[in-house]
Amino acid sequence: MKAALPALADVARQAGVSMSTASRALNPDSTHPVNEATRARVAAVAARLEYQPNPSARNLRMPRLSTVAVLVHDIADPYFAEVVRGVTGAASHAGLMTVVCSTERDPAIELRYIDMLRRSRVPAVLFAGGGLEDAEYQREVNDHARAIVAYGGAVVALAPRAERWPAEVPDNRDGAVKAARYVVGLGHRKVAIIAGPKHLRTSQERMAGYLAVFKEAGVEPLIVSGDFTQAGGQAAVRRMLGTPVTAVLACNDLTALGALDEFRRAGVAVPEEVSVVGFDDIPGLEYIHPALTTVRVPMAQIGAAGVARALAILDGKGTSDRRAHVQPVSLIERNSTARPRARTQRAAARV
Amino acid sequence: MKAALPALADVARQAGVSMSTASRALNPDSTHPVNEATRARVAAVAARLEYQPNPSARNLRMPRLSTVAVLVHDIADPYFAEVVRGVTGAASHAGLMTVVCSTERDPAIELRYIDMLRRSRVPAVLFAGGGLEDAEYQREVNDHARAIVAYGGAVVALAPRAERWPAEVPDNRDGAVKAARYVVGLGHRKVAIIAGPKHLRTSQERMAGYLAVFKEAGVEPLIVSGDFTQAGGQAAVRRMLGTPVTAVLACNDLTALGALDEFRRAGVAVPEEVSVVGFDDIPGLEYIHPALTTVRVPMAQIGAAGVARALAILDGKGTSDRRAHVQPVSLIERNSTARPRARTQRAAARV
DNA sequence: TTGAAAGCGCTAACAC
DNA sequence: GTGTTAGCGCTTTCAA
Repeated sequence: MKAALPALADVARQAGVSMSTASRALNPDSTHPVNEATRARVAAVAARLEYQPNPSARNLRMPRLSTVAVLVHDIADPYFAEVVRGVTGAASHAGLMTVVCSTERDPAIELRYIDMLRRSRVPAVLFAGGGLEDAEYQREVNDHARAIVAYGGAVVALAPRAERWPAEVPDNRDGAVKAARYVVGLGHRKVAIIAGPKHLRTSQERMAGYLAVFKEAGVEPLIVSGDFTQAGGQAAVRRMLGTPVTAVLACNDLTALGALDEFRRAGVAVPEEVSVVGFDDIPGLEYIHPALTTVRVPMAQIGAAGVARALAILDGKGTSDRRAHVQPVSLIERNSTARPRARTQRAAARV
Repeated sequence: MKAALPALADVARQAGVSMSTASRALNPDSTHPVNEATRARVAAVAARLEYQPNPSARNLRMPRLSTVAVLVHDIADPYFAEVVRGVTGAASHAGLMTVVCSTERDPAIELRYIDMLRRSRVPAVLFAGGGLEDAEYQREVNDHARAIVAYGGAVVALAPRAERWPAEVPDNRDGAVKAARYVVGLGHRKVAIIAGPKHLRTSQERMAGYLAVFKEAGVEPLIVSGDFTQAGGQAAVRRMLGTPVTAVLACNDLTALGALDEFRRAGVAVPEEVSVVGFDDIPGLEYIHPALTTVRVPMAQIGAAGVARALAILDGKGTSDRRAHVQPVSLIERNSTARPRARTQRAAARV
């Protein structure tokens, strides 16, 4: 069934030229001069034979970049889906394919993927997810990263990590500061924070931003744990019900969505009795009720910037620049936040 | 900066063996016997040198599958994100990388991607999105697909298409039938359907299912156009306000979400005044209010099945089986649906 | 402007 | 068990 594919040799033979000429005629970025008539003849034969150069062979001869890989914690998480959209867009623009590795939030799977990428000598590897605060994990990831850099590849982080890599990251801390200031400015004094996974740097940075503002404002926040999922947000709210809280800052939008749902079930009105603020601004937030106030992280743009950064490194530019380029974030005010009402604190407590 | 990478020759030399022996010792799936001591020695040298076989060279010698590509209309659409999750999971399980191509719903971009995949001789290409009803598009896509099959690749559809390819598709029609029967069974007689993009086969199949049931039940549905997005759902509802509709069937969940939002804005209670049913069962539907009743499409499973199908084809099994394997769907009853109330029709009309 | 020939790094006959 | 050798399909000196 599977017929042998035409090789350059076939084209050359049928066009009555040497392989060299055929190669030069067909290869657009060959500077070598070729007679126009010959080129046309070769092209015609190639077209007739449906000749396609074998990328492995070509790559063997002139190794160059062809793919960029992006590692995400979960491709079905809207945050990562957006980042990946940015990556694929920028990559395809540069004529590259994008390999997406969804680790399902399992460090073992992530490590297996990195090993795979390394073996395949993928030239650009982007880590979309935050790194774990685990020594063993960090050591392993770092070993792989070093190997990738050793073969001339570029490793770029799109979220905060302990590893010192070139990075394009959101200004998590500033976003948290903006959210907290906004809530404090609204007049809230009884606030709660739903944290993200503790071992994730992204959570830590956001948490630090919230806490800095609250400390300065003399506000003592209630801190409840979360895990960046809707179910986690629900559970967190369940735990804080009965507490006189008038505002809740969630470390990401999914968590805020879960919180919103649980408040509704508990009969607590948002934003009348309690304000809720998310983080990320994933798509679709304006279609839920109440529309969620949140911190906008330019997810797709971060993905695109990551590709650009990797390409620059591969081009030899900015190889030494291991710093993180911080992408600005902004507060998006919608309908899940309001000033606390005089009697509100009691109302929340009532539940 | 970029040091020359160690090649098999280096390992062989330093281990004091021939390249063949080194190759056999290092290659796990070589059946050729190798002395255990030699193997250990070679392995040790390889480890010390951090030797990594060059995939291009290996691939040149023994072309075999290494990647599966999946084309989606929009990676940020939860439906596709889920399908891709299924694909990456199954692929990584089989030791393959997954290339994700997000076409941004632009046929031109899709075509460019396919061309790219074809040139790279990617062995497995999965089309996650439905095909367009456009002759020119179909011709071009088919040409590419034929070329891919010609070089021994597998092309699999994960959604209905005009092109006759092996496929793993959801039972769209049956899902629509189930949804419509359910709504009719609840007692609704004034129903509306929010269609999907007309040129997409997926929309057509779902629409056909709804219509078949309504025709049988003697119900004359109001049909409003949509585009599979939340904004489209909103616009559709805006157009049907003032109509005595008691139930709305949306061709996908995103549309239903937009509809829900618009009904809320208009002050129409769901499900008291109007019932809403979605399609797909994207993640998170149980966290919105009211939780959306919908048709569950096993998205991730379809992705995984697609990979399995492609692998089977590449193994020479079922090459001739161009039929679509239909994946069953089921109705998930949640809180956006209820029996129509006696006075409800007027209430809806009031708006 | 063209052609001959030398590899890129690896695997698989085919000897030994 | 191990080594020798011939390519896989392509690009690119080096000569002509």
